[in-house]
Amino acid sequence: MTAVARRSMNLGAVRRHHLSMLLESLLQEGPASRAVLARRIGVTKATASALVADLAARCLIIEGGASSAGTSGRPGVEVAAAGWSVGALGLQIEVDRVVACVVDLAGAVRIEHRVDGDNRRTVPARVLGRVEAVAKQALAEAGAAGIRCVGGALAVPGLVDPSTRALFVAPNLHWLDVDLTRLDQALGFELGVDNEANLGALAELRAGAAVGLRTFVYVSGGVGIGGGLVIDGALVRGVHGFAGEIGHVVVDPNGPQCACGSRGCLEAHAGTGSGATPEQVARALTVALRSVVHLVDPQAIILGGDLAASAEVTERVAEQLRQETLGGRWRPCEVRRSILGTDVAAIGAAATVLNATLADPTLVPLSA
Amino acid sequence: MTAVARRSMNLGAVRRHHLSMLLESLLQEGPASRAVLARRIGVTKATASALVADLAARCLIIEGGASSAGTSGRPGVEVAAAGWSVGALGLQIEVDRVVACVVDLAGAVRIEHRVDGDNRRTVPARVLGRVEAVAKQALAEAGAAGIRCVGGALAVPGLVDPSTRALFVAPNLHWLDVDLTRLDQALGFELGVDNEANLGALAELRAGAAVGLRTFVYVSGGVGIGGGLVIDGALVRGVHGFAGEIGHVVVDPNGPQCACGSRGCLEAHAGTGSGATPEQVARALTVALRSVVHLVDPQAIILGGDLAASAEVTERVAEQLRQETLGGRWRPCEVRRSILGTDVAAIGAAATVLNATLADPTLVPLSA
DNA sequence: CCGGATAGTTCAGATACTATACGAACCATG
DNA sequence: CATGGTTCGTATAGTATCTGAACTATCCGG
Repeated sequence: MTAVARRSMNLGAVRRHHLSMLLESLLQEGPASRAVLARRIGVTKATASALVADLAARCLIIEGGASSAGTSGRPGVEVAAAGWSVGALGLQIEVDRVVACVVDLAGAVRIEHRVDGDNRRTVPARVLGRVEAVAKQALAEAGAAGIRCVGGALAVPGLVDPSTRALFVAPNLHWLDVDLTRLDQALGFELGVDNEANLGALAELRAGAAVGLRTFVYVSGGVGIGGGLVIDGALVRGVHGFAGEIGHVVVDPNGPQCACGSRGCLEAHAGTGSGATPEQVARALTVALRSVVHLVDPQAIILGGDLAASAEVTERVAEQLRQETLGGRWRPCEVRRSILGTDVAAIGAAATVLNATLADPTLVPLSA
Repeated sequence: MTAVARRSMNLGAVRRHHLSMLLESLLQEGPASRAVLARRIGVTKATASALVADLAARCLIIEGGASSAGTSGRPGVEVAAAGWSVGALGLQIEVDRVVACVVDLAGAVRIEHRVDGDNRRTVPARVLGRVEAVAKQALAEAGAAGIRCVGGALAVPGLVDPSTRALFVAPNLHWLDVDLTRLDQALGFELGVDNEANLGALAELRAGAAVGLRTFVYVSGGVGIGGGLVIDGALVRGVHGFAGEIGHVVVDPNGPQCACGSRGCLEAHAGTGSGATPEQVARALTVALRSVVHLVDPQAIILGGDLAASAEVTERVAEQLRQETLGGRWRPCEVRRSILGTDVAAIGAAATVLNATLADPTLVPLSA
């Protein structure tokens, strides 16, 4: 997903980079003619034409009718990203349900399905069967709606190795050592696997309140408080994959003992089970976010999960941060509420696929 | 007719990337033959040969004698990075002195000069004159020692725009709106300019305790407490350039009022003027670093400035972090003491030049 | 209807890579 | 000492991509 920068480049890498830039430009700055695109990404018209032809052969862009009338000279032919007709499948296994969604290139959640049912102590094979069923249904509906799915990924509530796609342990599901590659065959493509914790941030980046931002912090409130850190468009996973644990930022060094071995973690003061009032939650959040803001100086903070429910908390936190941070009065850090629902992890899983596609459009086969 | 191709030659980007990888490989993994280098960076032998020739023409590497005897087959010719014969100039203006140093490609500080003298309320032209003098002396000595300086940079204690190299304000110097480009002419190259706050982290990355690390946090103790965040080899500057302000991470929400508008910042509990005992300093540091570690999950924490003086503080913090963080008992975050002296910012300034050179070796001209 | 302007295509030239072949240098073995 | 095996480095051919300039296509205004 996050491009490994220290790797050998062949000549195709230049092509991939240009294709990526062109596609992102179309998505973020809107449709344009080949000549305009050439100026946007800094290549010649000849190159831009070749790139457009390449992306068109992968069905990632579509050629519109003539346009840009009014100005003198030959009008250009607008090309647009196929934001509506290309998408990715996102899956999510939770304790009491299974979710499938399809997110398109433009970041719209087009299809969303939930199947309730207790997944705890259920044999993995049975649950994976449910996942397969709901995934197939979503794919079928996507096909019917004219969305071509270029891949998919699965979010699991446990410790996984995304490269081998092996699940080591999922405490809440009571699962141990499950091989998740078997879903590939049923779906027809290689299903990515990732931990659900950080996926919320990616979901916000691609389809939520953080679209267009480069650096932001995502905080998801629930029984525990999790989060994700996106710096310069890339998710920070940390050396052991533990980054973004905002729930364990210190709020009060004399606070209650936490399972992490520390005292006064944010989770204990603002988690759903803490019984705190909105004022107290806002206060605790502010104290924790003060540290975060001074550390990474983000463009915005996105509040998700239960924290997104209350406009009051958001307002209070924003105001308090304005008062209590160094650059706060001059250039305050924005505080936004997530607009995504409860299926963030599934959407985030789809976002990993979309990110990969945007970073390297050649992953999409040259189809008819 | 200095006709430098201003056009974005994107094929050259591949070349630059390969040159960069090869040079970094030589520095980090040691000298090697062309064939070994080809395998290391993932290109063919022919390409590796061409890359070696290119770097040699820039005097960035030197060809050693034959070697790798013992094994069967024709022995390769070792090439090594010219770690000791190429360097960069680092300059620093402080309140009561001016510093110049030369750091070589291998990360060794080869030359270091300080000129004491009160720079407050002195007209900038006078101070810049001192800087010029000490810089020229350092460059002359570097030349005498056989070090070719490929560039230089200046660290200033104020708000600057590195792109225009204009100093807006330096509160402690009582400077306002100073143009720093005038030093170029005297030195013979374009002198980079940067704020001193984050440069310590870059110094540690290139020449200090963080050599070889990809993700770490640098904490510098003094009257105030500053720091820097390096994630995946890149310094995180933040949206407004305020990232890394570890001194304002919250230690006690009921602590003393801070100038930043908040309460209980680390700076107030562990700063040099706080009068805290080593135990108290370690305790405050631990509480602050708990938040940091849970947020970015770094490989190591580097304590610099006054904090590097005490082995006791380092030990305590390391032990407490082991106990009080999520992954601490399993994979503890290392705590190291800086091995650089008081001229960190100057060394960091030189490091910016070395980083740029390593990232794009074509910046170094093809010399005889 | 024609000139000016802009869009898109075509073609030659440059560059940097890969793949393969080949000579050079060294070791082991008969 | 001669021969074969192994590895190094270079040379050559082929491929992919970008650039630059020339060319065609299309629209606008007079």
